[in-house]
Amino acid sequence: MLAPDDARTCIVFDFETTGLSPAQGDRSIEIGAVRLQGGVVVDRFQSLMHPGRRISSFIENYTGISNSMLADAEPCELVMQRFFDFAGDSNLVAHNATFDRRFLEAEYDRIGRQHTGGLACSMLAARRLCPNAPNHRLGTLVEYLALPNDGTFHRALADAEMTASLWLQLLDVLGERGPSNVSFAAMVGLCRTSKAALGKLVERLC
DNA sequence: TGCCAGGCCCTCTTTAGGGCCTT
Repeated sequence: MLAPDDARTCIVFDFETTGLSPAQGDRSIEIGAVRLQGGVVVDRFQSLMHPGRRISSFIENYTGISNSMLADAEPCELVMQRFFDFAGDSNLVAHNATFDRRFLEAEYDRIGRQHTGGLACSMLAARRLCPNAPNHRLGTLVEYLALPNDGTFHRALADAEMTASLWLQLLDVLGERGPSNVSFAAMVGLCRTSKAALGKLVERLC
């Protein structure tokens, strides 16, 4: 079954990890996700996962996830199988998606799975649609666009919720200047379109 | 002990280099 090509119907997800590179042995320690159906959050997924070793004090401080919190967590393989069952072949969205894609692919590889849906990046979309934002970090964009948040950052579900709000806001902004029903494929294409090629349309946004 | 990634974007570019962004 193919994923619906509606940018407002997708799964927005976020990983917390032991570091920056699965190729260097880093693993996931938490995944959070929200399922959007026509722009409405209809389901959520959140789970800590044990990476098989202790995490650094830097990551403990950065995420607020401690080694004691992970002590009783399920191993990555079990959590990622549950996430695979949750996500299926849905289109996915993440902030700086190349980072989350590397961890998703690495964790899926370990359990013999593969994501077959699309993947879009809210950061690249925001760079196109909000060129005047101070920067395009998730926290900055949440503040810049006055998006709802509870002050929690660097936890997977909280970041996924904020990324979902950002994604929908970007679609609203785009819809004000064009067709109201933006396809997921169009958003993927937007991320890949050079800034210059967007012309006056995007220059007026935000 | 000290360092570690990678894709995208911009520009003083394209035969390159450096900043951004993610943990």
